[in-house]
Amino acid sequence: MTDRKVRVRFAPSPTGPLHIGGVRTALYNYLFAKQHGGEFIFRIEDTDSNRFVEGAEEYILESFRWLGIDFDEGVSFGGNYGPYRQSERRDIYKKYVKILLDAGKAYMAFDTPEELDRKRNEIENFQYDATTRMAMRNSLSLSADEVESLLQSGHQYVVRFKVEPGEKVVVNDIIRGVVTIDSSILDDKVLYKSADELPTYHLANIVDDHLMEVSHVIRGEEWLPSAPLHVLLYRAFGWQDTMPQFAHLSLLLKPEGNGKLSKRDGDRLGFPVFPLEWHDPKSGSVSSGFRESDYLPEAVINFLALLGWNPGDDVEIMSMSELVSKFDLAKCSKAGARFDYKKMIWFNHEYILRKSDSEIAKIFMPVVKAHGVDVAEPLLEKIVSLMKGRVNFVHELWDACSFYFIAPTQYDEKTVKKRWKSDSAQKMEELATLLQGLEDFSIENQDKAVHAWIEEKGYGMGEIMNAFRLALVGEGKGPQMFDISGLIGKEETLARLRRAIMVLG
RNA sequence: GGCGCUUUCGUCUAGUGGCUAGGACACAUGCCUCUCACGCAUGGAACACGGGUUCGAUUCCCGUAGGCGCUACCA
Repeated sequence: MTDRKVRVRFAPSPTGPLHIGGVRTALYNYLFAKQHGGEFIFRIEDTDSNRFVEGAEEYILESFRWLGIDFDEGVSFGGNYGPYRQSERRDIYKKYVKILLDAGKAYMAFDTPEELDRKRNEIENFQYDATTRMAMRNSLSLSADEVESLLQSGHQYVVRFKVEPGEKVVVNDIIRGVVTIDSSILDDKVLYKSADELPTYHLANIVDDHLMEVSHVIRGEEWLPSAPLHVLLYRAFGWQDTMPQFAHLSLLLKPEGNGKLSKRDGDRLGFPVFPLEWHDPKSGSVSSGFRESDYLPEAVINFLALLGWNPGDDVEIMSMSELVSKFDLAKCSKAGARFDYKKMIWFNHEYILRKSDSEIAKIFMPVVKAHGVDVAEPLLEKIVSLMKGRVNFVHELWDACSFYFIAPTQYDEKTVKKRWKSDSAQKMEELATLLQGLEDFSIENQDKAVHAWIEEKGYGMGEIMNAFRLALVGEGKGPQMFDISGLIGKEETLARLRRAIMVLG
C-alpha cells in the first residue's frame, strides 16, 4: 500500500468561480503529484443539479491553464478511469448503492423534507441516527410490504448510511496525526437521492476515489469532520486496504477580523480572491480576478505555496519546479493562515524584478498601445529596464513612465515652487543651447558635457537637474536625467525645455 | 449547544528540554542621490493564560481562554 502509485485529484463542484483557497488546495495536490511522479486528476463533482452554474467548469479549467497547473487526466484531459464528470456516472453509483443496501449497511428513507423539518423543530438537536431512525419512515422501521407499496407508488426516497454507534473511528491524517471520533455522534448520512438519481458528495467521493485508484486525498479542513464517515464507507465496501491517505489543509482566513476569506474581503480591501475575472451569469455581477488585476501567475503560485507551508529554510522566492522538489505535506501548518495580500503584492514586485525586460515589455506593450502610443519594442525594453523596479504591477508602469511618450502639458505646482527659481529659465536656456550644440547626444556624452558646463559655471548640480527634470517630466520624479533626455532624443528634449521656459518663465 | 481541529512578532512563519527565540511582509530611521523610487543598513515587535513534569520549560502533559471548521436530500 505504501508503494502504491501516487494518484491525487482536485474535484471542484461547478457552482461558480474557483476560490483562491481552492486554488491552493489544487496547487498542493499538483506539487505532491509531481514530486512523486504521480498523476493529477481533474474531476467534476456536479451531483447537486440545483447548484450547477453555466460556465464554471470552463472557468476552472482556464484558471489552471493561466496558473500553469496542469492535469494528467480528467474532464477535458481524457484518461482510463472516466467518465470524470460525476453526473455521467449515475449507473456506477447505483450499482454501489445497491451493494450497500443488499448488505444491510444502508437503508431507504421515505421521510419528506417537510417531515424532517418538522422533526427538527420539535426536537432540539435532532439527528437522524441509531437513536431516532426507528421512529422515522424508512425500510428499517416499515414493513417490507409498506416499503414495496411506497416504491410502487413512485414515492421518492433517499438512501441513508446505517452508522453503527459506539465505535471509535480513527482517521490518520498526514498533517494532523491521529484523529479519533465516536461513531455515535455521526448521523445516518444521505448517500443517494432518488429524485435526481444522483449520489451525494460522500458516496460519489468514496466510489470515485476508489475506482480511480486515488492514493492520497488532499483537501480543505472543512472535510475533516466527515473524514470518519468516509473511513466507515471504505470499510463498508471492504476497501479499507486501499483507502487513500488523508491530508486536511488549514483554511485561508480574512486579512483582518474574524472568519474565513470571502469575496467581500477582496472588495473591501482591494484585492481579488479569484484567479480570473468572473461574470456571474445569474446576478450579472462581476468579480475581479488576479489575472485581470495584473498579477503574474508565478507570483500567485509562489505566494499561495507559502501560505500554510514552509520548506523550513529562509528561501521565499521559488519557481514551480523548486516548489515541486521541496514540497512536504508533513510541513504544512495546522492553523489557518490569514490572507496577507500585502505580501502577495511584494511577491508580484519581486517577480517583475526577476523577469527579463523583454518579458515585461511584452506584457506592457498592450497597455502602451491602449493609450494610443506606438513604440518600438527595443525602446520599450530600455524604458522597462529603467522603470520596472519602482512598480508592483506592470500596468503601474504607464503612470511611472508616460512622460517618455507624452510631453508634459502642465507642471506640478509643488515641484515648480520648489525647483523652478527666478533664474531657472535663464539657466535652462543656457542648457538648451549647450545640448543643441552637441553632435553626439548619447547619454554618456550629455553627461560629460553638462557636468563640465555646471562645473565651469559654478552652478549647483541639484538646481540644474531638478529644473531640467521639471521641464522634461512635468514632475519631480523619474530616473536619472540623461536616461530621459537620451531616450526621448535631442529634438524632443529641446522642445520640452523651450516650452517649460516659455510657460514657467 | 454538540463534536473535531488549532494557538511563536500586526501578518506569513522557522525553531529548540538550557538560544541574545531566526527569516520575510508591513512599519520607522539612516545611507546612497540630480528628484522619486530601487537598493543597502539599522530598529521596534512574539512563544495566549493557569497548573503540573523537570535542576530547567516556548518546547512534554493537563486544564482554561481565544480562533477555525462541521453539525443539509451543498460540496
